[in-house]
Amino acid sequence: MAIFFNYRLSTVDNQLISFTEENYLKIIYLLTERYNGNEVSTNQLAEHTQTKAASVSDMLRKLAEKNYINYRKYQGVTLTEAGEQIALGVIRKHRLWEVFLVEKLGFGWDEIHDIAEQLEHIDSKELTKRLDDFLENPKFDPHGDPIPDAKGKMPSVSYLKLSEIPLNQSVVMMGVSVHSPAFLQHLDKQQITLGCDLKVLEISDFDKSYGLLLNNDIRLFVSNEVARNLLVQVQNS
Amino acid sequence: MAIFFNYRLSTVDNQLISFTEENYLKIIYLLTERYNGNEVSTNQLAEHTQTKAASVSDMLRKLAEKNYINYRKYQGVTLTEAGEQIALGVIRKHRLWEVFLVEKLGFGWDEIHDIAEQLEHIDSKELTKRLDDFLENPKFDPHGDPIPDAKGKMPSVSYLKLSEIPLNQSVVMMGVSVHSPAFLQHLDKQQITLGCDLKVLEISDFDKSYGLLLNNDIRLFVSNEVARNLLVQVQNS
DNA sequence: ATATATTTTTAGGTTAGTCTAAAATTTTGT
DNA sequence: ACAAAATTTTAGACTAACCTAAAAATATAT
Repeated sequence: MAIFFNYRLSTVDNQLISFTEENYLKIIYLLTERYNGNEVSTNQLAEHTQTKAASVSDMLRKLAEKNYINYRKYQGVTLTEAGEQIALGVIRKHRLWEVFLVEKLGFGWDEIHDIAEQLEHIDSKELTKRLDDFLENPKFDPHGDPIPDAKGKMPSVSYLKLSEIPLNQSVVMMGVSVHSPAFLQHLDKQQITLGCDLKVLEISDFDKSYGLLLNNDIRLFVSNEVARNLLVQVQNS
Repeated sequence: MAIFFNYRLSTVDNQLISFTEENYLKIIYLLTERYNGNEVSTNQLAEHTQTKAASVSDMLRKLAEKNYINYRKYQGVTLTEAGEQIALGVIRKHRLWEVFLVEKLGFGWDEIHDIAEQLEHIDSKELTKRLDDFLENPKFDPHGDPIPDAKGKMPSVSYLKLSEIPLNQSVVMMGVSVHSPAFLQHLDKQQITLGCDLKVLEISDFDKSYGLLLNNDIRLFVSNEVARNLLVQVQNS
C-alpha cells in the first residue's frame, strides 16, 4: 500500500490530499475571488482545469465528501474554511516561488507561471518558511498579487482598474488582472511595469483607447482592453 | 484527454514520461552504479520503490516497451542510452536542488533528501539552467556526489572507502555512501565534514573500530561501519 | 541431481482521475 | 408560462499504478 508522492497530508485536517485536489481548491478560490464571492460553476471549473464538466462533477462530489467545499447539486460551489486554508497554502507557495524565479533567477514575469504551477505543490513546511525568509518575506508577487501569510490569511488589497480612474488622476501601477504571457510582454514593450506612474489624459472617441502619461514623461495609447486589466492605486500621500 | 501535470515530455525521445517512470529510471541508474554495472533485480527495485515485486514486473514491461531499459525476464535490467539520459536528467536536478537547499536556504545535509525527491521532477529546461548558474555551476552536491552536466554526462570520480586506506595515509573526506539522516547527524556530532582531513592511526583489535586523526588535530574513534561509508581521496599534491 | 527455497512473473482486482453519451435540471426567450 | 437551449449530473468505460494470490523460473543445498 505505497503512498504516492503526489499525495500529501493536508495541514488542515491530516487527510491525504492529491495534486489534483489541491489544484481544484486553488482554482475555486481564485474564481470565487474574481467573481466577488459568488458560487463557482461546474463549467467554469472545467474550463480552468482543462477537463470536461463530467470530470468536474465527480471531483466536486469527492471534495464535498471531504468537507473542502460547500456543494449543492446544480448550484455551484464555494470553499469551506478547511478548503480555503488548503487553497491559500498552495497560492502562498505559488507566489513565493514566482518571486524566487524573478528576483533570484532573473526570469521575466511572463515566463514564470507554468513553473510556479509545478513548484506550488512541493510539500515541506520548512522549505516554505526558509524560502520566505530567503526572499525577505515579500508581500506581493511579480504580478502584484498579494502573498497569503504563513497563518493562511490573504492580505486585502484595494486596487482599481485603470479604466475606472477619472481623467488626470495620478495613480501607481500595482498589478494586472490577466497573467497571459502575451499581455505581459505587451506591457513590457511599452515599459509599463509594476510601480510606474500613470495618468489618463484622454479616452479616444474613436476606439475607446486610453491616452496615458507614463512616469510623468512619456505619452502613449493603450487599448481599452489593456486599461481594464491594469490594476492601480491612487498615490498614497 | 487532459494531459496530467505528472506527465511530461522526455527530452530524449519526446515520449510522455511520468513521475513514477522517472523514479524507476533514477533508481535503476543508482543501483547499477552501486553494483558496478550489474543488472538490477526486481526485488531490489521493489525495495527501493517501496512497492511489491509484482508491481515492479508490470513497470519493467512498460519501460522495456518504451526502450528505456534492457530487460530479459528473470534476468534483471540495465538502462538503455535513452533511459540513462532521463535518469541523469533527474539526478542532475536532484543534486542541484540539494545544493540550493544547503547553500542558499541553510538546510543541513541530513534534511534535504525528501525535498529534493520532489523538486527533481520539476520540468523546465530553462529553470535547471538558471538554477545551475545561480548556484555557480557546482560540480558536487552537499553529500559529495558529482552532478551530471547539462549534456547528460556524469563526471567520473574515484573515491575510496576510508576502510581501504593504509594506516597513517593522509586523505581528504570527499563523500558518503549512505545518506540516512542518522548517519549524517552522527558525522555532524563528530565534526566530520566534507573536505576535512583524515588519517587512520589504528584499527582496534577489539571491535575493528577506527582510530582517526581529524584535521591533524583531533583524535577520535569511529565504528567500522562508519569507516566503510566514508569516501575519501588521497591528498592531491 | 534433484528437492526445496527463493525470486519473478502472470492473472485478476482496486482506486483516482479522466472520458463519452445520455438523463436530469435549470435557464432563457418569446 | 412553457418550449427550447444550456448546464450539470449520472452511468458506464478506460488507463496508470498499485495490490494479492498463484504459477513459473531460477538458485541453493544436500
